Amino acid sequence: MKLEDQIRQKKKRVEELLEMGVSLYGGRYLRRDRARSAHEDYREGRALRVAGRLTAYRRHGRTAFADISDCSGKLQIYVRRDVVGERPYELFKKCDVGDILGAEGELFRTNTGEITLKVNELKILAKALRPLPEKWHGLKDIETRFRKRYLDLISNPGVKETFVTRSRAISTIRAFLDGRGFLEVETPMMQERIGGAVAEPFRTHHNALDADLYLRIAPELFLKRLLVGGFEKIYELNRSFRNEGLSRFHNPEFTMLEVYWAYADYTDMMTLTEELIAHVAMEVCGGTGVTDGEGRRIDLSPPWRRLTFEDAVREAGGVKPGDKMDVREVAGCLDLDVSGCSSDEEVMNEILEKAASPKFIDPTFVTDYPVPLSPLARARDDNPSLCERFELFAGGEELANAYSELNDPIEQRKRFERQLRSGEKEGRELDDDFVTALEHGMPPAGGLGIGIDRLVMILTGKASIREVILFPQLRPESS
RNA sequence: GGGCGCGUAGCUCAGUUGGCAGAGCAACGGCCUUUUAAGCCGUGGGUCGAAGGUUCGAAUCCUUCCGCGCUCACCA
Repeated sequence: MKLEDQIRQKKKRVEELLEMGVSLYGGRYLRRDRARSAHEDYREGRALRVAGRLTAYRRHGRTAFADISDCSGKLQIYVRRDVVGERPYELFKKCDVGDILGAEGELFRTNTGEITLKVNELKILAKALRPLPEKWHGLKDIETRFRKRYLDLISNPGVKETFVTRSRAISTIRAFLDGRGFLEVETPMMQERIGGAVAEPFRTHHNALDADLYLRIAPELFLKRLLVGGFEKIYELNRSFRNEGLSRFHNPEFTMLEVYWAYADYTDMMTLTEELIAHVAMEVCGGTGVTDGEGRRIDLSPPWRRLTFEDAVREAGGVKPGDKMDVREVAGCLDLDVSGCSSDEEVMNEILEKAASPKFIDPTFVTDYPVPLSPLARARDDNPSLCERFELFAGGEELANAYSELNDPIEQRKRFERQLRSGEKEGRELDDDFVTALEHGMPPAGGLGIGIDRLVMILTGKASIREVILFPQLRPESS
């Protein structure tokens, strides 16, 4: 039957119910019990008052079984005409799968032993006008699952669990950092100048100020201003926005954790990262062994493998330590197109990202990045061409990035200028205000960024970032 | 933006070599007092993503477009 006709039929039923004087969109319902409590605390004859969605309906003439589902689980209800009375039973016969009901009654066990609520009072709390997806196969169409996530949540078991895990992971991260004396702060998402990363921003406009603004691509430069201001242990866990391609690892708005710790350095951030992620895994997965979206086992128990940027490139290219390495030759052997790279460092970064990192399944720290690839990181004292930085890879993807923060304003200005000279993007300008802040003195500090969506992918074993974002970005629906 | 794949009833899916548009669930009517994807009898429901083309005849072959997915490119 055409959808419009089904809706018309349901609306007709609504008219019939209204004529019976029944309220179909009730207000407050004094729910006393959750469905799960019937199973956790079963006593024959125990009185219960539950509410939820009708998810299955089996009628047998003058009696009917139905399943009522709430956030805790489902409970079978049993409605008899000789118990509830003729009129209420007629009313129940006009209910459909999908309706939200309140039910009151006593528990008993059926012949097959299922704990069931024998109903003596029923109330319709919301009448559904549209059919739910098929009950057995659920909702499979990927586009519909994302565009109408509420249907996905109703019909596909496991989806809700994924997002519960996401929420628990995030609250565990906050509790962990709070417990270590870090303070959560909020910095602007709308910024006059972009910085803290190299990425294409979204642009917007403030009418009253007549000012063009950008949605932030990273909170970094504002968090460092707070280090200047005297906050010593801070974090921000919120959205950033990048106007770039979508993929199973990229959503235009994504959630990032950034942590700044004064008087610490990148090695402290390494330890912090290990402890934080292992702790979150223990809390939400019950252990440090997880399986990623491709079915590969990942062992998150510290300590994690550490190797330098150069060694990672050597490993990918099969060049022994100590041997001389021609990076363009290595790239050629690996079939990488590096014609767009203007320096050896960029070639090496290409090798790392394309050839080396996909093999880092268990968490792996890559350290000592070249300075030109790291404009905000402090250089090593023993080798000024490398900096005190690491990236963390797991499941073959970048998960975190951290460094000892550059707090030398003169050097920072030089790095910005070099970055601007090297072409980069249109519309970039030097963030003078940030350099001014550094000129007032920023304590040495370790800084860390973790991609929360990707972390949740690993914790929940999902292959696509869209499975861990409730409403992922899709092309706007054309009418 | 390029390459590959997919798009059939509200949902999940069949559809043979180009030859009447199908099933289950859902819906509607009826029967049924312990069902578990309840069962039984009956009814209705289609712009086969859209447009064009080839053909006596197109869901099926071709072209273009739209949407989605994968992938490449882009992308600290």
